Amino acid sequence: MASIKDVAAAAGVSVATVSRVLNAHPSVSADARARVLTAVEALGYRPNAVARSLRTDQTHTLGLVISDVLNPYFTELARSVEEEARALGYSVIIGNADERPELQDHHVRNLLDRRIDGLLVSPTDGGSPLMLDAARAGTPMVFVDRWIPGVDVPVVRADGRAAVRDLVAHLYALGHRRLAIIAGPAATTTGSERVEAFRAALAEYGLSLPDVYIGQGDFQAESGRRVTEGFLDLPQPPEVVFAADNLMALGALDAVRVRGLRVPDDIALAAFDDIPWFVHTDPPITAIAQPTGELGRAAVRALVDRIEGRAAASVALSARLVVRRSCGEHLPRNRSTS
Amino acid sequence: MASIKDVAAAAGVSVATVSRVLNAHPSVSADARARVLTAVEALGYRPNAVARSLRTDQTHTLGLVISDVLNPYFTELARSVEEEARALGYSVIIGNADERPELQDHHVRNLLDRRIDGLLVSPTDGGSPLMLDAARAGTPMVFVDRWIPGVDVPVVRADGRAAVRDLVAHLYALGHRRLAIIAGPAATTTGSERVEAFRAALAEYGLSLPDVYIGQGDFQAESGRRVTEGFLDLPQPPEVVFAADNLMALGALDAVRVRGLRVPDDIALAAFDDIPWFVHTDPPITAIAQPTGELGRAAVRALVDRIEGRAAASVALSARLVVRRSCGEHLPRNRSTS
DNA sequence: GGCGTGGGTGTAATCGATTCCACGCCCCGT
DNA sequence: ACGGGGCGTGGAATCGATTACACCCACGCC
Repeated sequence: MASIKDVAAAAGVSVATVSRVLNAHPSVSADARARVLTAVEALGYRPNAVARSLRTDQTHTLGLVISDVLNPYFTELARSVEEEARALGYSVIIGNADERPELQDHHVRNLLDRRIDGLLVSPTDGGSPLMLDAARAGTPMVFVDRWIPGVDVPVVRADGRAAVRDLVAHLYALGHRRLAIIAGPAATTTGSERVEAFRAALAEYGLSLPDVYIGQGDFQAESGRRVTEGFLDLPQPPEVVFAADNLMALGALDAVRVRGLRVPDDIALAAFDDIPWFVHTDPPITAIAQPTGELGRAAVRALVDRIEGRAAASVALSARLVVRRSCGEHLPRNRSTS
Repeated sequence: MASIKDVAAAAGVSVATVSRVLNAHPSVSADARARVLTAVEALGYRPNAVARSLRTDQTHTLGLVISDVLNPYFTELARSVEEEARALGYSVIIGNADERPELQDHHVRNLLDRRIDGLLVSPTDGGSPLMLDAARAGTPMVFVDRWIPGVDVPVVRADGRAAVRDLVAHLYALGHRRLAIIAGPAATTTGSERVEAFRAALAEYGLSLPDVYIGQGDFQAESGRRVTEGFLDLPQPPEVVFAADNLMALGALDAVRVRGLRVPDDIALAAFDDIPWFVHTDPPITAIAQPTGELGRAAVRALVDRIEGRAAASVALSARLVVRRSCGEHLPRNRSTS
């Protein structure tokens, strides 16, 4: 593969001049520029990004470590992150932590070794020493969706409290009184916050959230199934199951179906995180939709701000309730389509 | 960030010795090794992968350019690719082409500039000059799922012909005679091959595939919707719609539902590419399942073989039919669950 | 006419690693 | 006792870029 030296030789100039042409430095004669450009063309020369990065100490690359690529929410997040990054002249390397802290660490370490310019993380746990060190060492970093309390890193997330309140209002209006939740891991902020938001909303309606109605999930489908089976085995099963993410909702739907029960007639179901598939499930699932694309874009903008020396602020966008048919219907034609 | 020089200084040895310790070179005294290791520990030193890559001309990184990350099939493929690559000591950088040739080129160029060790591609089109040049220039490359004819690059793919034949047998047994297909872009191999396999299977049953029953889609949901509407508007609509990928099947399902029709009673639906969500749709969708994970792993192994100087062969695994309820039922309890 | 100015250019240092080569030393065989 | 063969080590070249610095030359001004 041709290097800058080959181009210099072919153009009859020094490597410095070639570099200047390539980097649009003003002090180059029209003649030299033309000769360099034809040499570049003739040799099919492309600058070696590795060498450039070593010299400039910039990779123009962002690292994105997400909890689970197979979760459509994170897939969409990853996509919007890459889009915005590309628009700003950065590439993205994605690391999939699979909800496993040690895998998360593996990716963080790998990305750091590659000297990425900044790191976008949706932490799987309460924060490994590695990540805390990186943050403290000044690696530009932004948390997205989930975050680690007590670390001085901007957070870009959706605030679901209002939407959860709307959901509880909806459920209450449908006559439901015994509401249960499948929670995410307590080590994640989204795991604990959603339970708290749910509890607070229930309180507004004079309802409580007994411990037996809080199932411990791990954001994966299998745990949704397991927890739901537990709920169904209770002497007094809940009337509604609210899953703290879309995969657990899917597991719940499975568990209900395996028992030969029907949603929403026998038990209602709602989920946090709306995904395109929820329109097509049987029945379509009522969900709380995050502005996922906007979240990803805002996170990239915040990170690039930090990288390029500007101040970066935390962002909280709001989620909204999308009513479908999985909790029952009060009005004949009530369902939303989005 | 500490460099190898800092470690050398702290350990009281030369950089050469530090490098030898780090690379497990035998000729290092136990004493020197110990001093280096404590210095590494004390400084929290991590080798700079950029510098290392420049020197060794290896990045231990694979590029993966896929057609559409939002398609669960490719998401799963990407995941399995990353897993296998990690097991073999490589990282993966994913580029999402979004079915757009120019975006595909952008990613290929970017990956090449980063001097990735090898490239895994599921081409969006018939092959840009850029990609052909790269292949000709000797960049280790493997095609996965889709490929470009006439290029000397190993292909790892699923052969769906037998499964398509099984599908047609299933449909025929259910009494369906007018079968239509939503094809993918003709520029992709999967786009044209699936139509041909379908046509051949129909022929075995004495059925033909008239042009009006071949809709031109682009592997995205919206095109599935559009084509299906066209089918439904025909004087004699088909009894079955076979979508060449899962997203177009989803669009088709939508189109049917919008008309107030029901699957499978009014029209049957089947899809190429099985995904977890098909179990949960209304009705569960009969699909042809590719061994996606195995495909991704085999592709990585083939690519790494090429990179490390071994011979790499093409691989064709076989897809299989998964019968659910979207085409109707002959036996009371016929549906598979997987 | 001399000198300052600034544009165009090349030389060389530099980034952080790897690795070839040479050197010193110890040990062993003869 | 001396030569040879490792072994352990450091010096320095190298990968492919960027960029500070010096230099040359033409031009303009006084």
